[in-house]
Amino acid sequence: MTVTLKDVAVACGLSPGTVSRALNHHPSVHQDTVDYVTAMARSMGYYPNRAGKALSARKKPVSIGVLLPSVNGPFFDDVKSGMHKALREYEDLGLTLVCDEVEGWKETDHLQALKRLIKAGCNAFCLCTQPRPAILALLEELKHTCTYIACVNHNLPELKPLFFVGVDFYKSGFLAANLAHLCLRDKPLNVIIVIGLKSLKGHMERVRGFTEGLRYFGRQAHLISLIEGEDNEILTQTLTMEALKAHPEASCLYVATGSAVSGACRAVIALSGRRPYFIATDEIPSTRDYFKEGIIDASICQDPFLQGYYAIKKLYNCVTSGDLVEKGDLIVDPSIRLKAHYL
Amino acid sequence: MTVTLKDVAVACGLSPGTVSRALNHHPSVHQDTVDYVTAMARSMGYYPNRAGKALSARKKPVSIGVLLPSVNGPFFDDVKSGMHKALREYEDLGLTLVCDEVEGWKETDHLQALKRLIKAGCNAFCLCTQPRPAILALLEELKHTCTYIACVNHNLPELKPLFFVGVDFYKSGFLAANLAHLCLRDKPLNVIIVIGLKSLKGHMERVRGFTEGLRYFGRQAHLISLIEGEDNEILTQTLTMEALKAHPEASCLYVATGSAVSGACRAVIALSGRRPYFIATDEIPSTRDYFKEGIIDASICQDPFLQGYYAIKKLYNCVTSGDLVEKGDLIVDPSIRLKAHYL
DNA sequence: TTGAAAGCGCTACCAC
DNA sequence: GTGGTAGCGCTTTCAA
Repeated sequence: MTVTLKDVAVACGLSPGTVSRALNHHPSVHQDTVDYVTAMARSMGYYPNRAGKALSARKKPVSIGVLLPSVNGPFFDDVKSGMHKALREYEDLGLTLVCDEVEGWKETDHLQALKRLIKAGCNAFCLCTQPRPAILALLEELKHTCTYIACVNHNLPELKPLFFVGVDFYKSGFLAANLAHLCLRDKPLNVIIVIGLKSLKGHMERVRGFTEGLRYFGRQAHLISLIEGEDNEILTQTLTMEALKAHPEASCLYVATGSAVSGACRAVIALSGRRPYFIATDEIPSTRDYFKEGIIDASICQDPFLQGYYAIKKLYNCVTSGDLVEKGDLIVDPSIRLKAHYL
Repeated sequence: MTVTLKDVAVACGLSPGTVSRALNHHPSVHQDTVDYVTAMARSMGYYPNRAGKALSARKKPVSIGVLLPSVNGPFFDDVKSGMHKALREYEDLGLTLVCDEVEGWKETDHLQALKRLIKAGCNAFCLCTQPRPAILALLEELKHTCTYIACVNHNLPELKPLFFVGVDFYKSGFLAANLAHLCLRDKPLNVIIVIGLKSLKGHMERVRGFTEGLRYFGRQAHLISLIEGEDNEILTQTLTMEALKAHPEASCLYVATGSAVSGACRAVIALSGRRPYFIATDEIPSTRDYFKEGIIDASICQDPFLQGYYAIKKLYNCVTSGDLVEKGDLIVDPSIRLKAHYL
């Protein structure tokens, strides 16, 4: 039989109530008691029972505040679905989600959303945002009252969050290089790279991973151009078309940003000549269509569903178990998807 | 506030005990009561609280019997790890695992293991076995007393289990074909396929998916030979070597069975000539080494960890929630892994 | 600062 | 066939 709170209480010669308070950092417990109880609990191998906890805490649920740049961004729909799956699994254990969704990455928007979440009285936070000064400052302040702050999809290393769940962007680019190397083993590797915003760290990390990857695999690649589409479909299409037209020797098109994929696809379609190998990034509904049409050859994906799912679950576990476990980051492997996945 | 058992009891004018029994298929309840309570519960949107259930049922835990052909089979180590992760997550909610591990696929071994599990008094089963007559017969009998029988990794369609968690072997082969098509776009596709046992359905399904996939992608492929290594490393190596030696025109080696990978790798190493594209299946420790050495170019994997994890979780949810949800099969997508995944 | 007791949702046991 | 009651592990009042 597992050891319960009562067992610890008996062993300590204290009441269950006191032990509970000691273990949950309640202010009104003598420090000596806290130390004694903590040591005893650890030595007895005590681990709180989530069922009991959830049941008794039914009036004070775990409410996690979520900030996502998901408005009009289909990529984050999958993150949201994963979060809602976690919610379904844990709602009868007292989990609540407060989702604040924002369009794009504008600092002021994110700042306001964050303030709304704090005002809503969340006791944990799961964020996808950018490391802008004002945001970091607000979060640093928040950290004094709430230690349960996690990052999903995009990390904030400067903040040192409780944990980060997401993909290694560098590795994602490296994998793209590996694939390009395989597919063009005996052919020249003349590459056009398309991204969204150079100011977003993740995007540039992919580019770095890609170029270093090609070097690792011993390829003399020629980077024709690095196109910045500014998350604008028309602009992306135009620039990509120009590059493709000016460089018929291009053998590989690597689109390192999910939001730039459809623009690049339109460019390829418009130029109905011989097509370069097309390696995309991420997977949104339109990606699937371009796959079926044979425009995209492969896409380097990152399972946004699982990211949302794991982030919420880990956070819930941290809050309920007094973060004994579940700390470290969770870096999910990038995965390759081909047309066959959509048949 | 969510609706509780007590609410339903009040609405029905019955005691909570009776409602509980009615909802849990206890024998000693009048059928009219069962119908009435069930209808009322449904109309009120009642959904049992797992915390309460787990707490009260602490002496009668959910014990899931697991049968895996995992002895000396590193592939199933990952399945096991996933199952143990699920166990850790749910053990304080009353989950217990009884694992019976077997070496290989011999009918008598599996039969005995199954009998041991039944004798152990498990109230749910998670099985990875083959559709042999005696096994199916025993399971059909078991079905009368226990409806919670699920299959993991290998399905038993004849049994109609509660659900199946695993990969679509056909799709796995199809994906391999997609990759071969991409990597050898402008080159002849002369293929040698290596498998373990022709008698294992999953293995042949991969071969079928591969050949039909090539046809789908419009490739005139030439199948040089289909080698059956009989899960024997030496034999696999020998036969593969002979085939490679006799056919220098071979441009692609597809090993459609995890257990045949290392034998095929040794064959390629022994013949230090120009290497064909090497597409492997699954991922075990030795696979990683051959990747690093540059023998294997790609592997079509199936995330055994997640399979074990999901299978146990689904089964637990079915048992505790009276299988309201969580029924349907869970078919995980095959994934492509390259060298970059291991750096 | 600590103890005692009630109650979260559910099931099992014992009466009836 | 059904009702009452106790108790699972934990937190949280209210008293002391």
